[in-house]
Amino acid sequence: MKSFPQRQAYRESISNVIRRDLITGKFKCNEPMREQKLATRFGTSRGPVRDALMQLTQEGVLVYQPNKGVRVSSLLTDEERDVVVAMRLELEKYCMSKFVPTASQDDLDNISFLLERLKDACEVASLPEVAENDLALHRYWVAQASPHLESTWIGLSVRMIMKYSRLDNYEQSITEHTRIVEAILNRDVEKAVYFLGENIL
Amino acid sequence: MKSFPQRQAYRESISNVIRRDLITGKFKCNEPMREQKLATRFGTSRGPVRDALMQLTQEGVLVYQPNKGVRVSSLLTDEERDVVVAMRLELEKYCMSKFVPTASQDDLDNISFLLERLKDACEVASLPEVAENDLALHRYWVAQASPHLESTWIGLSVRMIMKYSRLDNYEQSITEHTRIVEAILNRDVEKAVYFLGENIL
DNA sequence: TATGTCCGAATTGTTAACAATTTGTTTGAC
DNA sequence: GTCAAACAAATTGTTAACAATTCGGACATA
Repeated sequence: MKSFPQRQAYRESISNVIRRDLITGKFKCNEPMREQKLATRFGTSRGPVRDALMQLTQEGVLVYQPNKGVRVSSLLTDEERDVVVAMRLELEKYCMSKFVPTASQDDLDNISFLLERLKDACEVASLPEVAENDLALHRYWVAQASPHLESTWIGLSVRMIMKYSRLDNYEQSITEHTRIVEAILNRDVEKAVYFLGENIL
Repeated sequence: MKSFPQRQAYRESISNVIRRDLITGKFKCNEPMREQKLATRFGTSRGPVRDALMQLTQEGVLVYQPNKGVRVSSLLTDEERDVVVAMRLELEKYCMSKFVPTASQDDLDNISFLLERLKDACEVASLPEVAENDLALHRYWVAQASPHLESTWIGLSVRMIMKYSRLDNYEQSITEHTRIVEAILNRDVEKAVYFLGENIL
């Protein structure tokens, strides 16, 4: 795993928590996000909270109106979701084909580890954890293959999951990801990309 | 045109200016962006500047390191650019096919107006203006068809242009966009999408 | 009742000061 | 001269206070 700087900036951890809350539906659509409320919740001032909110706005899960703050974005339409899926697939297929041939042993170990954690989350049937670990696994090969495109990927993935997630079918998630990871471990690019295509839709 | 709130937030105008500077190569790659310097340049405090820098970071044109600030991102690789082009095309094709049938007369007028401005910029052969008006034209149908995807579109487009722009071929740009706009005015979705595909690559 | 205006509370926008971290330079021992 | 520790300068991170804007309700008027 990558080592983070000792003191991760507040903005990052805050936006991560809020993002997870959004994925798991802890906020209603169009609900305004009050800065002060979040600041006290996270034990900081409004500054870092504003940073986090702006970041999520740029990802598209929040919308901003001047002098009115940010609120939860409305869900994608079915058509928009199709477009997002196609874009995400395009992105991840590239990353996968780049990642598989060049992955180090450490990478393979990390992938296996992340898969195990995903399996555990599926066993427990805890939706927040499943979502988090699902994204973490996919994120790994994206980040390794193309840090440039990582931020783009997050925005697409989070909104795709928010719109409609097949994540509640835990067994299917396990088999799909197991197939993908096995293909990676066997350095089989073709299969890895193929199973990826079956998983992302 | 859309009416902006009287007092557009600083963060927006600042990030717009910086983005244009980045497109036109006013900063070198990996050059650090100093907050105080920009603050004095824009006549504000560091707060709004930080907001703008974070926004551009999320778009992918700047990269952030904790306690070290942000610096200009390295350019996409050729392969990455191909992926970005494919994603942007996927996005804009959808927006175009959605926009053309539903565009109001005002929309058509605005499109025509934006095309004229692009032509003017091409005549003068001013790269910054060409880039700005090129993006403004494309952005129009994206924003109209799908506000949800507008922020995603910006990130893709700006980085695509930064990597390698055919924008310096001014005559070609004029003919390509004229074809697109004419197809829109004729409500010819098929042609509009086709010429769009020829333009984005 | 319906409407419009005013006022006050709540919220966001901006700023400047302070804290923490990084970076460059000098100093000194070897 | 080389290397390392210590200091100083520059830069980012965070905070709290203040300014500007929005929102909701009370109240008067037709």
